[in-house]
Amino acid sequence: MSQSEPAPAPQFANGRAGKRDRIIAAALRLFARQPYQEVTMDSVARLAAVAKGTLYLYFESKEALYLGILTDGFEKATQHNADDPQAQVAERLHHAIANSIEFYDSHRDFLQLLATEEPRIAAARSRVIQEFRQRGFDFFSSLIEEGMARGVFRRADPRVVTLTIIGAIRALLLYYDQPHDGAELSQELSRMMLEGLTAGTRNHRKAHTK
Amino acid sequence: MSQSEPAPAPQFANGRAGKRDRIIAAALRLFARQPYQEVTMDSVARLAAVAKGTLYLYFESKEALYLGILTDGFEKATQHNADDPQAQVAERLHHAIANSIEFYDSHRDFLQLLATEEPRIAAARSRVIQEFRQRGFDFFSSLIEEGMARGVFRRADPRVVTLTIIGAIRALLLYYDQPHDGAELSQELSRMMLEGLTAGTRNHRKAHTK
Amino acid sequence: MSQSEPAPAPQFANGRAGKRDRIIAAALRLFARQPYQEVTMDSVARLAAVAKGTLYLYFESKEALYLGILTDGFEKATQHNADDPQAQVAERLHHAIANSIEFYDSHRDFLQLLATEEPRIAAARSRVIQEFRQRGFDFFSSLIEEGMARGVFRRADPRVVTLTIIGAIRALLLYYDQPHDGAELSQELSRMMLEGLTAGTRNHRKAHTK
Amino acid sequence: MSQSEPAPAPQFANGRAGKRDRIIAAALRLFARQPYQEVTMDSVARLAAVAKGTLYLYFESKEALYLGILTDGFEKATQHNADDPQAQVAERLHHAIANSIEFYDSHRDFLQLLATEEPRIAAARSRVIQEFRQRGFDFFSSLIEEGMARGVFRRADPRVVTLTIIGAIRALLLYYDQPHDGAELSQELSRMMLEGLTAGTRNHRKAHTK
DNA sequence: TATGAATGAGATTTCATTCAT
DNA sequence: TATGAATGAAATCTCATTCAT
Repeated sequence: MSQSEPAPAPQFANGRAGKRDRIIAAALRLFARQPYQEVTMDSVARLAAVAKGTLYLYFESKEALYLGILTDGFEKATQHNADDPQAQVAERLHHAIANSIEFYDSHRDFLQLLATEEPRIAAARSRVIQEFRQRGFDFFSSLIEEGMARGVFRRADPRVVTLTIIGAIRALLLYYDQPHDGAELSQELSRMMLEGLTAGTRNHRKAHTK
Repeated sequence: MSQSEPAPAPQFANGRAGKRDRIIAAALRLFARQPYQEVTMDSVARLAAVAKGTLYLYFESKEALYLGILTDGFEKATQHNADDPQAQVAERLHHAIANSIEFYDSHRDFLQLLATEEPRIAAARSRVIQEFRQRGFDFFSSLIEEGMARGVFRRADPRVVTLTIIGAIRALLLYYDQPHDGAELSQELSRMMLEGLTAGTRNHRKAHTK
Repeated sequence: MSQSEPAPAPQFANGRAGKRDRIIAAALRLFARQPYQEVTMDSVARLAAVAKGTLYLYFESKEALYLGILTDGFEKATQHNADDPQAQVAERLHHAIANSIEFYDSHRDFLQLLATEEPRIAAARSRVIQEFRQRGFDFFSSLIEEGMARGVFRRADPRVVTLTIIGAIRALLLYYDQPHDGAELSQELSRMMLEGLTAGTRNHRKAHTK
Repeated sequence: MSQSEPAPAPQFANGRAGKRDRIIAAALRLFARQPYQEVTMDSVARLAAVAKGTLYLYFESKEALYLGILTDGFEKATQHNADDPQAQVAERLHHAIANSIEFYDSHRDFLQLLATEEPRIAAARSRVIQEFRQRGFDFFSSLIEEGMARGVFRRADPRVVTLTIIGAIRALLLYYDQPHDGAELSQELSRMMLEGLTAGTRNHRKAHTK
């Protein structure tokens, strides 16, 4: 009964892909709008237009499906990132902020999913999410620290700064309820953070020339 | 099923601590640590040391119990607030930040509860939370606008500023993982926000004398 | 979710017992007539005239229910036994055979249950059944060995003799399809076994005087 | 669903071992070790190294596959038998016992299969097994009766004797857990049965000269 | 008020069977 | 003949809610 492998995961080398993606898309849509427990495998199957059993051909369990969505989203998010290590620190910070806002702004369902997955989650998901969050944190954090090391940013607790930026991005995406485009929000946020970070440093002027 | 009146809400004329409070406390502890659906009425009853049927004497349903916790928490949060309309705007903003951090720092379970209750929730809770969030938003927002109107803060989209502050507070409370006390975090955050907001205004100096 | 104890197992100190017994009785009836997997909890509940959920109040799982039946049956079987260590060995052997036949003859469903539970069973049940079978084996076996040691029975492999007796009892109970009463069968079987065992010993006469 | 003809039963004109045999072998191995319901068509296909759909080319259904195994085994068992009507009754009885033990001892999986298929089985299998069992019963039974008619065996209920022998064979095969070879067991069993049957007859001596 | 045994709707998962290739 | 992805009926178990005591 349990001596079979964790589900053969059908090989679709050929072009008839699609089904797995359809399932992920349907599931994402639902998980983003309802609590985990209220999303039934029936409803996922219905929305993906496959039979219920088919879900289990591609995902071992409901939890695995959920994890699949997360992983899928994280991959897309990672690909979306593009840091230019040559550029000015301030520049790079602005780009990072803009990138994040842009990505989640165009992946609203995934944003919602993450937004509610904050802390009290099942052990299995926890790892995946923690790691992803940590990567985001580290990226911003090292940028901040580099800025401080170079004297472009004033001295401050880099953790506080990082969390401020990350928290702000999240809040803007979730609660900024006026019609807007992401670029404006990025502008406003970057500016405020840069002002807050460069106030009183020699490079104050320079950082804002752009 | 739901055409009975909203539950008699037993009166505790006598002095003993109140079963209702015990139930709320137990439920908060559990809801803060597990997703809604995984908290069973059985577990609440066990932790509160009452019989399962008793829960229904005080709360019409599981959902009502959850709502009770939220309302209870919001009341405490509101009481905790103390704004001094006479004080300087910058001063008041700092106080507001410090107050928030202090309150949630000493009500960790309630913080966790709110943290995961972000968007995809049952209709009934939604209203309660939305309203509370709105009140917080409005408070910070009007403070910011006042500051701008008086020329203490530079011009910027007050919504962006407000959400930045609120989002930052949330992120700091949830993810600042070093040992710390709340006051330090408030200091750091206020300072950064004030720098960001006053940069380039006449009152730049004045705002930072404190 | 799994930090609760293995199910409180309702305490019925008072006279209103019955329900657990009713469930056991219903389940025994069904398990004796259908393979394990074909007995549904629904059908057990229906036959016991309780709600499905009630089954889980008394038994943690379907497997536990099955185990409950086994244990219950084994207890009854053990109580039914009554060996008189003072009596003659041949006498005791006859009594043991008669006892067994009598018990299972009046507990047909339990007999059927055991009859199919032979070797390829779930790990959990295995222990319970093995132990019970072993006890039966040991009892007969020691009786045989004692008889041989005293020279009442002729020398032979006591395991072969024991298994012959046990196997014969089982076959008679299951496949003797003529109308009969158990006592006759016991007589016939005992006689044949005793003849086979005493042939050629000094005590040949003596063993058959009864 | 079942109004299609009983499956074309592919002809293997060519020499290669035959997929059907491979399937039977694989299925026997599995059915002997797990309850019917736990043997999945997937696992059979995997072990037989054919695709799942292929199973249905050779067997109409899972039940038909099971029946195929039984029939296959019964055929082999029948072929294994070899009675010499010229020989002495006692001789023939000993041979029959030895034959049975030998056959099942070298077809352990098939033994296990039968051992658990005792009474509570699906209607279709029941017939096949009953008939086979009946044949075995009749064979031993007529031998016993012949012995009694000739005065070689003492008077007794031939059904009891037959079932004793059959039951003993089964028990020895399944539960004799010491290292041994089948011939010894046959010796011991035959001897005991013959002692038990000839005790007190004129031919007592003669029957044991061998 | 307080209890906790009883209920039964509903969720996840399995797997024999089908069928397009 | 042979394949294996797809199907969906059916089974176990959970738990909010009720109600007799």
